[in-house]
Amino acid sequence: MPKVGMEPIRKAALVKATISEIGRVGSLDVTVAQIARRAGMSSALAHHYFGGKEDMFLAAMRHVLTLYGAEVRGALALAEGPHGRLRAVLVASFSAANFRREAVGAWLNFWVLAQTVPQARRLLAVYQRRLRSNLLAGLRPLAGDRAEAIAEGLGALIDGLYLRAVLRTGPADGAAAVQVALDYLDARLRQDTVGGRQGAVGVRNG
Amino acid sequence: MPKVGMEPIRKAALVKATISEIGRVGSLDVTVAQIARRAGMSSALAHHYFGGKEDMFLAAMRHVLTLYGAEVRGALALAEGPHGRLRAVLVASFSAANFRREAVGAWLNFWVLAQTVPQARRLLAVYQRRLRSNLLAGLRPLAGDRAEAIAEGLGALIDGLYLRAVLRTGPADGAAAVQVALDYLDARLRQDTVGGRQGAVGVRNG
DNA sequence: TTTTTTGTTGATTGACGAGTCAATAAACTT
DNA sequence: AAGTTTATTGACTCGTCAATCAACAAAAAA
Repeated sequence: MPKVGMEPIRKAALVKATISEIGRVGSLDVTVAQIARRAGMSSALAHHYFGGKEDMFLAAMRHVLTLYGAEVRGALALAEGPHGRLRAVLVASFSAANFRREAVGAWLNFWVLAQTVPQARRLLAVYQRRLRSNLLAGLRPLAGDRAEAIAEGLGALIDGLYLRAVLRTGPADGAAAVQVALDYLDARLRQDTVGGRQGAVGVRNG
Repeated sequence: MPKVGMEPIRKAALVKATISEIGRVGSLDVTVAQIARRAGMSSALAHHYFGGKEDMFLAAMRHVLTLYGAEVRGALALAEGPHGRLRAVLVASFSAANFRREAVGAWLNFWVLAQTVPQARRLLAVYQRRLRSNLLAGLRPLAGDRAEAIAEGLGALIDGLYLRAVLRTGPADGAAAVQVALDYLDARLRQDTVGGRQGAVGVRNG
C-alpha cells in the first residue's frame, strides 16, 4: 500500500481528526490513539509525522485559526465601506463553519492550552491582534479616537458569545450572535453621534 | 493526632487546594496527590473525604460560585436604584477576589468540565440564570422590553472579559473590565432614549 | 538489481495516576 | 475495659497512555 507523498495527506487527516476528537470529547484529554484511529492510521504513524501530541494540538490550532482568517479575508474582500467591513468580520466570526459546536469546543480548549503552552498563547495572541486590527479599520472612520475602546469591548463580546455557545445544548445560532454584536456596535456608534460625555449609568464615578 | 471533627476542615482545605492547583497548573490535569499535598494530607485521605476527583472539582466549583454569589448579594444590599444595582453586579463580578488569576483560571476550566459533566453544566447554568436575573432587575426599569436583549449581551460581555483576563500576562485589571462593561451599558441605555428603530450599522439587513 | 528513502504497524517500555485496602491510633461510648 | 467510630497513611493494584523500536513493504534512485 505504501504510496509515496503521503505526508501532507496524513498530516491533514490528523489535524482534522484532532479537532474532531477534541470537540467530541470536550477536552484535551484525547489520546493519540483516538486521534490516529479517527484519522485511519496507527498511533505510531501519528507519532511519526508529528513530534508528539502537543505538536498535533498546535497544528490543529493553527488550522482553525487559518480557516477563520481565510473566511474573514474572504468576507472583507466583498465588503464596502466601514459599516460593511465591520459586518463582514462579525458574520465571518459566527459563520456556520467557525461557529459549529466542534470548532467552538476546540477553541475553548485551545484557550486552556494557551495558559500553559507558550506557542499556543502566541497563536491566540495573533488571532486577537488580527481581530482587533480588523475591527479598528472599520471603527476608526466611524468612531475616531473612541475606536480602540469599542474594539476592545467588541472583541471581548465576540469571545464571550463563543464561550456561551459552548454551553448551549442545541445547535449554535450564529445569526443570533451576530445580532447581539451588531446591537452593541450600533449602540456604541450612536453614542458617539449623540456626543454627550456623561454616561447615563454614571460611568465615571465609583 | 487524630482529633475529631476534622471532616469539614479537611474538606474546606481540599476545596481551596483544588482551586489553587487548577489555577496554578492551568488545566484540570491536576493529580489528587498534588491537591492533597497542597492541602497538607495524604492522597488517600482526600479520597476518603471525597468520593473521587470529580467530586473535588464540583465542590471547588460550588465554592467559587458561592463566593461570587455572596459578593454580589453584599454589593446589591448597599446599592440604590436600578443604576446602582447594575453597577453593583458589575463591580462584584470583577472584584479583586473573583477576578484574580487563580479564580479566573479555575473558572475557565469549569467551563471545560461543563462540556462533559452534567453536574458542572447545571452549576454553570445556575450562575448564568442568577446573573441574568440580577441584570434584568436593574435593566427593566431602564430599558423596558429591551432589557432581555441588553442582559444577554452584557452577560456574554462579562464572560468574554473573564476569558480575556486568562490570557493577559500581568495581573488582571478589574477596574478596566468594569469600565468596558459600563460603557456597553451606557451605550445601550442611551440608545433607548434616542428611540430610533433603524440601526446605524444596518442592524436588520442581513 | 542493489540501495536508499518513505510509509506503516504490532508490540513493548516506562511512567504515572486513580482508587482501594489493611493497619495504626486517637478519641468517644457503654 | 472493651468496643466503636473517626482520622490517617503507606503500600499496592490495575489501568492507561505517550513514546520508541524493530520489522516489513513498496517505491525511487543508484
